[in-house]
Amino acid sequence: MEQDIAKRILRWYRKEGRDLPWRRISDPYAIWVSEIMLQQTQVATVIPYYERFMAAFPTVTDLAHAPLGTVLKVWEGLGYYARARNLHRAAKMILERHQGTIPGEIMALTSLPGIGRSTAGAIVSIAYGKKAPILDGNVRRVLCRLFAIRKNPSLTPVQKKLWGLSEGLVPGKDPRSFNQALMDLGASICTPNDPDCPACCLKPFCLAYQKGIQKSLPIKSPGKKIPHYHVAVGVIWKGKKVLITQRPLEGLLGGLWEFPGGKLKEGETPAIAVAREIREELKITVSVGDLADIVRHAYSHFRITLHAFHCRYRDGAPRTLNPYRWVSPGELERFAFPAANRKIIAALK
DNA sequence: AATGCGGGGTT
DNA sequence: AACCCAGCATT
Repeated sequence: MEQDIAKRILRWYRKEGRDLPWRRISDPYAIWVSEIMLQQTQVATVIPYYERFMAAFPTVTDLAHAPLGTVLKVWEGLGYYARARNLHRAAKMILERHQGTIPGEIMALTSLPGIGRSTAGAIVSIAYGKKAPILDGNVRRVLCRLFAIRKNPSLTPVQKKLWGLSEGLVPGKDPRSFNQALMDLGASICTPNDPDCPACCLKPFCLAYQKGIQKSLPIKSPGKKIPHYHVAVGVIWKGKKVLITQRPLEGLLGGLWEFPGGKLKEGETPAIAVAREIREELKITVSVGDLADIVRHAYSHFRITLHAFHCRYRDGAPRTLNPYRWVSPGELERFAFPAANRKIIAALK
Protein backbone atom coordinates (compact mmCIF):
# COMPACT_ATOMS: atom_id res chain seq x y z
CA MET A 1 0.00 0.00 0.00
CA GLU A 2 2.55 2.59 1.11
CA GLN A 3 4.95 1.26 -1.50
CA ASP A 4 2.31 1.59 -4.19
CA ILE A 5 1.71 5.19 -3.23
CA ALA A 6 5.43 5.96 -3.25
CA LYS A 7 5.87 4.29 -6.63
CA ARG A 8 3.02 6.23 -8.17
CA ILE A 9 4.23 9.56 -6.85
CA LEU A 10 7.77 8.90 -8.04
CA ARG A 11 6.57 7.92 -11.50
CA TRP A 12 4.45 11.07 -11.69
CA TYR A 13 7.36 13.19 -10.45
CA ARG A 14 9.70 11.96 -13.16
CA LYS A 15 7.30 13.28 -15.77
CA GLU A 16 5.66 16.26 -14.09
CA GLY A 17 8.06 17.43 -11.37
CA ARG A 18 9.08 21.08 -11.38
CA ASP A 19 12.49 22.20 -12.58
CA LEU A 20 13.70 24.53 -9.82
CA PRO A 21 17.06 26.25 -9.36
CA TRP A 22 17.95 24.39 -6.15
CA ARG A 23 17.18 21.07 -7.79
CA ARG A 24 19.98 21.56 -10.27
CA ILE A 25 22.68 21.36 -7.64
CA SER A 26 23.49 19.08 -4.72
CA ASP A 27 25.35 21.53 -2.49
CA PRO A 28 23.84 21.10 1.01
CA TYR A 29 24.46 24.79 1.71
CA ALA A 30 22.32 25.76 -1.28
CA ILE A 31 19.62 23.30 -0.24
CA TRP A 32 19.64 24.78 3.25
CA VAL A 33 19.35 28.36 1.98
CA SER A 34 16.47 27.40 -0.31
CA GLU A 35 14.62 25.58 2.46
CA ILE A 36 14.83 28.55 4.81
CA MET A 37 13.59 30.92 2.12
CA LEU A 38 10.75 28.56 1.27
CA GLN A 39 9.33 28.60 4.80
CA GLN A 40 5.87 30.13 4.44
CA THR A 41 6.90 31.58 1.11
CA GLN A 42 5.85 30.53 -2.36
CA VAL A 43 8.31 29.09 -4.83
CA ALA A 44 7.81 31.83 -7.40
CA THR A 45 8.57 34.48 -4.81
CA VAL A 46 11.70 32.74 -3.61
CA ILE A 47 13.43 32.10 -6.95
CA PRO A 48 14.89 35.58 -7.59
CA TYR A 49 15.88 35.94 -3.93
CA TYR A 50 17.60 32.57 -4.01
CA GLU A 51 19.60 33.51 -7.10
CA ARG A 52 20.69 36.83 -5.61
CA PHE A 53 21.53 35.31 -2.25
CA MET A 54 23.68 32.56 -3.71
CA ALA A 55 25.49 35.08 -5.90
CA ALA A 56 26.15 37.30 -2.86
CA PHE A 57 27.09 34.47 -0.48
CA PRO A 58 28.23 31.44 -2.52
CA THR A 59 29.43 29.43 0.49
CA VAL A 60 28.61 29.08 4.18
CA THR A 61 31.94 30.79 4.90
CA ASP A 62 30.98 33.81 2.80
CA LEU A 63 27.68 34.03 4.65
CA ALA A 64 29.24 33.67 8.10
CA HIS A 65 31.77 36.41 7.40
CA ALA A 66 29.30 38.89 5.91
CA PRO A 67 27.93 41.74 8.05
CA LEU A 68 24.34 41.15 9.16
CA GLY A 69 23.29 44.38 7.45
CA THR A 70 24.44 42.99 4.11
CA VAL A 71 22.48 39.79 4.65
CA LEU A 72 19.34 41.72 5.59
CA LYS A 73 19.72 43.91 2.51
CA VAL A 74 19.72 40.85 0.23
CA TRP A 75 16.73 39.51 2.18
CA GLU A 76 14.87 42.83 1.98
CA GLY A 77 11.27 42.32 0.83
CA LEU A 78 11.16 38.59 1.46
CA GLY A 79 9.68 38.96 4.94
CA TYR A 80 10.04 36.99 8.16
CA TYR A 81 13.42 38.59 8.76
CA ALA A 82 14.24 36.33 11.70
CA ARG A 83 14.97 33.77 9.00
CA ALA A 84 17.84 35.90 7.70
CA ARG A 85 19.18 36.59 11.17
CA ASN A 86 18.98 32.90 12.10
CA LEU A 87 20.58 31.84 8.82
CA HIS A 88 23.47 34.20 9.49
CA ARG A 89 23.87 33.03 13.08
CA ALA A 90 23.64 29.37 12.06
CA ALA A 91 26.34 29.90 9.42
CA LYS A 92 28.72 31.03 12.13
CA MET A 93 27.80 28.02 14.26
CA ILE A 94 28.38 25.68 11.32
CA LEU A 95 31.89 27.05 10.90
CA GLU A 96 32.67 26.56 14.56
CA ARG A 97 30.86 23.34 15.40
CA HIS A 98 30.90 21.52 12.09
CA GLN A 99 34.00 22.85 10.35
CA GLY A 100 31.89 24.49 7.67
CA THR A 101 29.94 21.38 6.69
CA ILE A 102 26.15 21.47 6.80
CA PRO A 103 25.17 18.67 9.23
CA GLY A 104 23.46 15.59 7.80
CA GLU A 105 21.66 14.49 10.97
CA ILE A 106 18.23 15.64 12.14
CA MET A 107 19.37 16.33 15.68
CA ALA A 108 22.38 18.43 14.70
CA LEU A 109 20.23 20.38 12.25
CA THR A 110 17.32 21.12 14.57
CA SER A 111 19.76 22.45 17.14
CA LEU A 112 20.62 25.23 14.70
CA PRO A 113 18.48 28.40 14.78
CA GLY A 114 15.75 28.53 12.15
CA ILE A 115 15.74 24.79 11.45
CA GLY A 116 12.77 22.82 12.76
CA ARG A 117 11.70 19.26 12.17
CA SER A 118 10.40 19.76 8.64
CA THR A 119 13.32 21.79 7.35
CA ALA A 120 15.72 19.29 8.93
CA GLY A 121 13.87 16.45 7.19
CA ALA A 122 14.07 18.30 3.90
CA ILE A 123 17.80 18.94 4.20
CA VAL A 124 18.59 15.40 5.32
CA SER A 125 16.57 13.83 2.51
CA ILE A 126 17.21 16.27 -0.32
CA ALA A 127 20.84 17.14 0.35
CA TYR A 128 22.00 13.81 1.75
CA GLY A 129 19.53 11.30 0.29
CA LYS A 130 18.58 9.93 3.69
CA LYS A 131 15.15 8.63 4.60
CA ALA A 132 13.34 11.31 6.62
CA PRO A 133 9.80 12.68 6.56
CA ILE A 134 8.76 16.27 5.99
CA LEU A 135 5.53 18.05 6.85
CA ASP A 136 4.94 21.39 5.18
CA GLY A 137 1.72 22.99 4.03
CA ASN A 138 1.62 21.00 0.81
CA VAL A 139 2.27 17.65 2.42
CA ARG A 140 -0.21 18.39 5.19
CA ARG A 141 -2.94 19.06 2.64
CA VAL A 142 -2.13 15.97 0.58
CA LEU A 143 -2.13 13.74 3.65
CA CYS A 144 -5.33 15.19 5.09
CA ARG A 145 -7.05 14.35 1.82
CA LEU A 146 -5.36 11.03 1.11
CA PHE A 147 -6.39 9.74 4.54
CA ALA A 148 -9.58 11.80 4.87
CA ILE A 149 -8.52 13.46 8.10
CA ARG A 150 -11.48 15.55 9.20
CA LYS A 151 -9.87 17.21 12.17
CA ASN A 152 -8.07 20.51 12.30
CA PRO A 153 -4.48 19.65 11.33
CA SER A 154 -3.09 22.40 13.52
CA LEU A 155 -4.13 20.47 16.64
CA THR A 156 -1.19 18.78 18.29
CA PRO A 157 -2.53 15.19 18.20
CA VAL A 158 -3.45 15.59 14.52
CA GLN A 159 0.00 16.94 13.73
CA LYS A 160 1.46 13.93 15.44
CA LYS A 161 -0.72 11.71 13.30
CA LEU A 162 0.37 13.50 10.12
CA TRP A 163 4.04 13.14 10.98
CA GLY A 164 3.47 9.44 11.42
CA LEU A 165 1.77 9.18 8.05
CA SER A 166 4.55 11.12 6.33
CA GLU A 167 7.14 8.88 7.94
CA GLY A 168 5.24 5.80 6.88
CA LEU A 169 5.12 6.87 3.27
CA VAL A 170 8.68 7.99 2.63
CA PRO A 171 10.53 5.12 0.96
CA GLY A 172 14.07 3.98 1.68
CA LYS A 173 14.75 4.23 -2.01
CA ASP A 174 15.02 7.78 -3.33
CA PRO A 175 13.49 9.65 -0.40
CA ARG A 176 14.92 12.79 -2.00
CA SER A 177 12.65 12.60 -5.01
CA PHE A 178 9.74 11.34 -2.96
CA ASN A 179 9.62 14.31 -0.61
CA GLN A 180 9.98 16.78 -3.43
CA ALA A 181 7.33 14.90 -5.37
CA LEU A 182 4.89 15.10 -2.46
CA MET A 183 5.37 18.87 -2.32
CA ASP A 184 5.00 19.22 -6.08
CA LEU A 185 1.81 17.20 -6.02
CA GLY A 186 0.41 19.55 -3.38
CA ALA A 187 1.52 22.61 -5.30
CA SER A 188 0.27 21.62 -8.74
CA ILE A 189 -2.47 18.96 -8.42
CA CYS A 190 -3.71 18.76 -4.83
CA THR A 191 -4.20 22.53 -4.60
CA PRO A 192 -6.10 24.25 -1.77
CA ASN A 193 -9.29 25.34 -3.49
CA ASP A 194 -9.84 23.29 -6.59
CA PRO A 195 -7.74 20.11 -6.68
CA ASP A 196 -7.38 18.43 -10.08
CA CYS A 197 -8.32 14.99 -8.80
CA PRO A 198 -8.92 13.43 -12.23
CA ALA A 199 -5.27 14.11 -13.07
CA CYS A 200 -3.94 12.85 -9.73
CA CYS A 201 -1.78 9.74 -9.59
CA LEU A 202 -3.09 9.00 -6.09
CA LYS A 203 -6.75 9.09 -7.10
CA PRO A 204 -7.22 5.33 -6.52
CA PHE A 205 -5.98 5.64 -2.93
CA CYS A 206 -7.44 8.99 -1.92
CA LEU A 207 -10.11 8.54 0.75
CA ALA A 208 -11.27 12.14 0.48
CA TYR A 209 -11.76 11.75 -3.27
CA GLN A 210 -13.69 8.53 -2.78
CA LYS A 211 -15.99 10.30 -0.34
CA GLY A 212 -16.16 13.44 -2.48
CA ILE A 213 -15.00 15.67 0.36
CA GLN A 214 -11.61 16.69 -1.02
CA LYS A 215 -12.55 20.33 -1.39
CA SER A 216 -13.51 20.64 2.25
CA LEU A 217 -10.18 19.29 3.48
CA PRO A 218 -8.03 20.12 5.28
CA ILE A 219 -10.23 21.69 7.94
CA LYS A 220 -9.13 25.25 8.53
CA SER A 221 -8.83 27.14 11.77
CA PRO A 222 -11.36 29.90 12.40
CA GLY A 223 -9.93 33.15 11.14
CA LYS A 224 -9.35 35.89 13.67
CA LYS A 225 -9.99 39.57 13.28
CA ILE A 226 -6.95 41.66 12.58
CA PRO A 227 -6.63 45.21 13.92
CA HIS A 228 -6.00 48.26 11.78
CA TYR A 229 -3.62 50.94 13.03
CA HIS A 230 -2.79 54.41 11.82
CA VAL A 231 0.88 55.23 11.97
CA ALA A 232 2.58 58.56 11.32
CA VAL A 233 6.24 58.82 10.33
CA GLY A 234 8.56 61.67 9.48
CA VAL A 235 11.02 62.11 6.64
CA ILE A 236 13.19 64.51 8.61
CA TRP A 237 15.36 66.71 6.43
CA LYS A 238 18.54 68.41 7.59
CA GLY A 239 19.92 70.00 4.45
CA LYS A 240 20.07 67.25 1.84
CA LYS A 241 20.05 64.41 4.34
CA VAL A 242 17.27 62.51 6.06
CA LEU A 243 17.17 60.70 9.37
CA ILE A 244 16.67 56.94 9.58
CA THR A 245 16.62 54.71 12.64
CA GLN A 246 17.28 51.00 13.07
CA ARG A 247 14.75 48.71 14.68
CA PRO A 248 15.82 46.43 17.54
CA LEU A 249 17.37 43.15 16.37
CA GLU A 250 14.59 41.01 17.80
CA GLY A 251 10.89 41.21 17.09
CA LEU A 252 8.93 42.65 14.19
CA LEU A 253 11.14 43.67 11.25
CA GLY A 254 14.16 43.26 13.51
CA GLY A 255 17.33 44.94 12.30
CA LEU A 256 15.67 46.83 9.48
CA TRP A 257 15.86 50.61 9.08
CA GLU A 258 12.89 52.94 8.93
CA PHE A 259 11.66 56.50 9.10
CA PRO A 260 10.93 57.32 12.74
CA GLY A 261 7.35 57.61 13.95
CA GLY A 262 4.66 55.64 15.68
CA LYS A 263 1.02 54.85 16.20
CA LEU A 264 -1.58 57.58 16.53
CA LYS A 265 -3.18 57.95 19.93
CA GLU A 266 -6.92 58.30 20.39
CA GLY A 267 -8.20 61.54 18.85
CA GLU A 268 -4.79 62.54 17.51
CA THR A 269 -4.14 63.79 13.99
CA PRO A 270 -1.26 62.25 12.01
CA ALA A 271 0.63 65.56 11.97
CA ILE A 272 0.39 65.91 15.75
CA ALA A 273 1.36 62.29 16.25
CA VAL A 274 4.51 62.46 14.15
CA ALA A 275 5.77 65.51 16.04
CA ARG A 276 5.07 63.80 19.36
CA GLU A 277 6.69 60.50 18.37
CA ILE A 278 9.82 62.22 17.12
CA ARG A 279 10.05 64.26 20.29
CA GLU A 280 9.60 61.18 22.47
CA GLU A 281 11.80 58.76 20.53
CA LEU A 282 14.60 61.01 19.33
CA LYS A 283 14.49 63.94 21.78
CA ILE A 284 14.64 66.38 18.90
CA THR A 285 12.20 69.00 17.64
CA VAL A 286 11.03 69.26 14.07
CA SER A 287 8.52 71.28 12.12
CA VAL A 288 6.00 69.14 10.31
CA GLY A 289 5.51 70.00 6.66
CA ASP A 290 3.77 68.49 3.64
CA LEU A 291 2.37 65.02 3.46
CA ALA A 292 4.85 62.89 1.49
CA ASP A 293 2.72 59.80 1.02
CA ILE A 294 -0.07 57.69 2.46
CA VAL A 295 0.67 53.98 2.39
CA ARG A 296 -1.64 51.12 3.16
CA HIS A 297 0.11 47.90 4.06
CA ALA A 298 -1.01 44.49 5.29
CA TYR A 299 1.03 42.40 7.69
CA SER A 300 -0.01 38.91 8.65
CA HIS A 301 -1.59 39.89 11.94
CA PHE A 302 -2.52 43.56 11.52
CA ARG A 303 -2.91 46.29 8.92
CA ILE A 304 -1.63 49.83 8.94
CA THR A 305 -2.21 53.09 7.18
CA LEU A 306 1.07 54.94 7.15
CA HIS A 307 1.02 58.74 6.98
CA ALA A 308 4.45 60.05 5.95
CA PHE A 309 5.28 63.73 6.41
CA HIS A 310 8.17 65.80 5.25
CA CYS A 311 9.66 67.37 8.36
CA ARG A 312 12.41 69.91 8.90
CA TYR A 313 14.95 69.37 11.62
CA ARG A 314 14.94 72.20 14.16
CA ASP A 315 16.77 71.48 17.34
CA GLY A 316 18.45 68.98 19.62
CA ALA A 317 20.89 66.11 19.15
CA PRO A 318 19.17 62.74 18.66
CA ARG A 319 19.36 60.56 21.74
CA THR A 320 17.94 57.18 20.85
CA LEU A 321 18.03 53.68 22.22
CA ASN A 322 18.81 52.33 18.78
CA PRO A 323 21.24 53.39 16.05
CA TYR A 324 20.34 56.28 13.75
CA ARG A 325 21.93 57.80 10.65
CA TRP A 326 21.67 60.94 8.58
CA VAL A 327 21.83 59.81 4.96
CA SER A 328 21.34 61.24 1.49
CA PRO A 329 18.37 59.95 -0.52
CA GLY A 330 20.76 57.95 -2.70
CA GLU A 331 22.23 56.20 0.31
CA LEU A 332 18.81 54.86 1.29
CA GLU A 333 19.36 52.09 -1.24
CA ARG A 334 22.15 50.66 0.87
CA PHE A 335 19.93 49.91 3.85
CA ALA A 336 17.25 47.27 4.32
CA PHE A 337 13.78 48.79 4.81
CA PRO A 338 10.38 47.21 5.41
CA ALA A 339 8.18 47.10 2.33
CA ALA A 340 5.89 49.82 3.66
CA ASN A 341 8.87 52.17 4.05
CA ARG A 342 10.08 51.25 0.57
CA LYS A 343 6.79 52.58 -0.76
CA ILE A 344 7.50 55.91 0.93
CA ILE A 345 11.01 56.01 -0.51
CA ALA A 346 9.60 55.36 -3.97
CA ALA A 347 7.25 58.30 -3.48
CA LEU A 348 10.16 60.61 -2.56
CA LYS A 349 11.60 60.29 -6.06
C1' DA B 1 -1.61 25.19 23.05
C1' DA B 2 -1.48 29.65 21.30
C1' DT B 3 0.75 33.49 19.34
C1' DG B 4 4.14 36.38 16.76
C1' DC B 5 6.32 36.80 12.62
C1' DG B 6 6.12 39.60 6.04
C1' DG B 7 5.00 39.93 1.83
C1' DG B 8 2.93 38.65 -2.32
C1' DG B 9 -0.11 35.84 -5.17
C1' DT B 10 -4.78 33.96 -5.88
C1' DT B 11 -9.55 33.85 -5.74
C1' DA C 1 -11.26 40.75 1.94
C1' DA C 2 -9.80 36.17 2.99
C1' DC C 3 -6.82 32.53 2.27
C1' DC C 4 -2.49 30.47 1.36
C1' DC C 5 2.39 29.72 1.08
C1' DA C 6 8.74 23.89 1.21
C1' DG C 7 7.40 26.69 9.44
C1' DC C 8 9.95 28.13 13.49
C1' DA C 9 10.57 30.21 18.01
C1' DT C 10 8.69 31.68 22.08
C1' DT C 11 5.62 31.68 25.88
